[in-house]
Amino acid sequence: MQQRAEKTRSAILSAARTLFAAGGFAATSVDSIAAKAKANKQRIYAYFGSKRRLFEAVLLEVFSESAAEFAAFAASFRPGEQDLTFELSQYYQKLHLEKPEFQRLLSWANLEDAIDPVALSQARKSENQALKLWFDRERDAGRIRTDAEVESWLLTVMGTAYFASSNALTLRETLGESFFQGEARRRRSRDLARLFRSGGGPDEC
Amino acid sequence: MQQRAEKTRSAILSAARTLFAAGGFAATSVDSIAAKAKANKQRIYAYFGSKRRLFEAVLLEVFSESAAEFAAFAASFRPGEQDLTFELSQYYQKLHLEKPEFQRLLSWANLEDAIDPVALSQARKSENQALKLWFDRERDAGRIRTDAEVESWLLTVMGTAYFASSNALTLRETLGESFFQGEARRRRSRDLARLFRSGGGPDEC
DNA sequence: TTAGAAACAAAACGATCAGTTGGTTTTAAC
DNA sequence: GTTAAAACCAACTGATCGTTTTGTTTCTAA
Repeated sequence: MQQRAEKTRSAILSAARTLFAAGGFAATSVDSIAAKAKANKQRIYAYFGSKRRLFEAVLLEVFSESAAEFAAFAASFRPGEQDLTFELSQYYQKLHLEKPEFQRLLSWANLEDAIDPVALSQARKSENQALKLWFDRERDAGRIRTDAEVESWLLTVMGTAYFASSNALTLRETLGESFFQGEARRRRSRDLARLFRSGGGPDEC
Repeated sequence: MQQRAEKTRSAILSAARTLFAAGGFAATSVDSIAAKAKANKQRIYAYFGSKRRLFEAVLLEVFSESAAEFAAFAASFRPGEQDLTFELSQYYQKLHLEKPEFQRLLSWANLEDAIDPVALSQARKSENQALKLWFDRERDAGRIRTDAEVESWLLTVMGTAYFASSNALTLRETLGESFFQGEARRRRSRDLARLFRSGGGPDEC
């Protein structure tokens, strides 16, 4: 494939990603993707075959970027020095805030049952392994209460961040506007960390 | 309006609810709704005006049913005798399991920005008031740790249940199949309740 | 410089879509 | 039994959809 072709392909992928994230699969037309990518509609079919396969390619790209983001976080995390629960909660909240496409595309894909289990498994494998390893290490080191389960811990940290982002419209009504300010996000991460910290000592983060 | 008309109207509403929940707004055709309702397509426009307004009517119905469900839970809850966090977590998990349309429609509506804030506010007002009141009462009675915030508590209990349901596809990969069995749900509610209980005493639920 | 890949423009395809219309039949209240 | 609302049937707009086709132009690697 020539350089030109690769450029066009990625322009289509990028435009599709933005539009699919905004409107979902059904509400996004192939014409609008071609227009946004400033590419010929036929190129979409040349490179991706169909609208559905283009959507799947977008999901794959997001999986891979998401894995890369987590790898960057994993590399920067300093165990012992930093509180795992707090940092992880901050990471997921920040991720949803700064890359809302991730969450939106994942939500669309979940609703439309458009997720390839194999690709998902591969993309999340290293993240899942790292998380479980870290949790065990922190718990063994006495920094996470011993009666906490890794499943509940993961579900809580990931779920609260996801829920706060995906149901922002609903939650703004329930919890008020201030809930979405930056300081409130920090406080929420601190609350979560305190819940899971053993002993109930003072905040360290 | 005659009885006949009311029956047709509710048949349309019910069919629309099922189909919108399954496929979202854009992917659901008016013809398919009419067919499922065994009603004439024209009746849809006679009673609801447009596809968009039919969708909004479905959302309103779900809001109202959701409020009724919560009212039933509120009436059955026995403070002091039962653990609030545990019962509430069980309630939300059960709700998502038994009425998946609720969560799906809410998700579609959140993604498509189709939620009327005024209607939502009205529908959730009494639920929100009851939750905050209960939380304060339980905390004052020493059954919830004093350093817990109501926002974090609500976000955790509602968020984990929602996340586990809406991202079932993704989570099945991360946490394994057993995560979605009934006993696992109970255990998760117990874990949550333990996190928020003050003192760290034994399980009571 | 030239062959071939890449990209373009534009129209056409059949299907489906939301919404409308006109005429006919069923129902139920008086 | 009359009357009017309710419901049906079916065809019809005009637009949009995903996808394909045909022909032409632009680029780039050898």
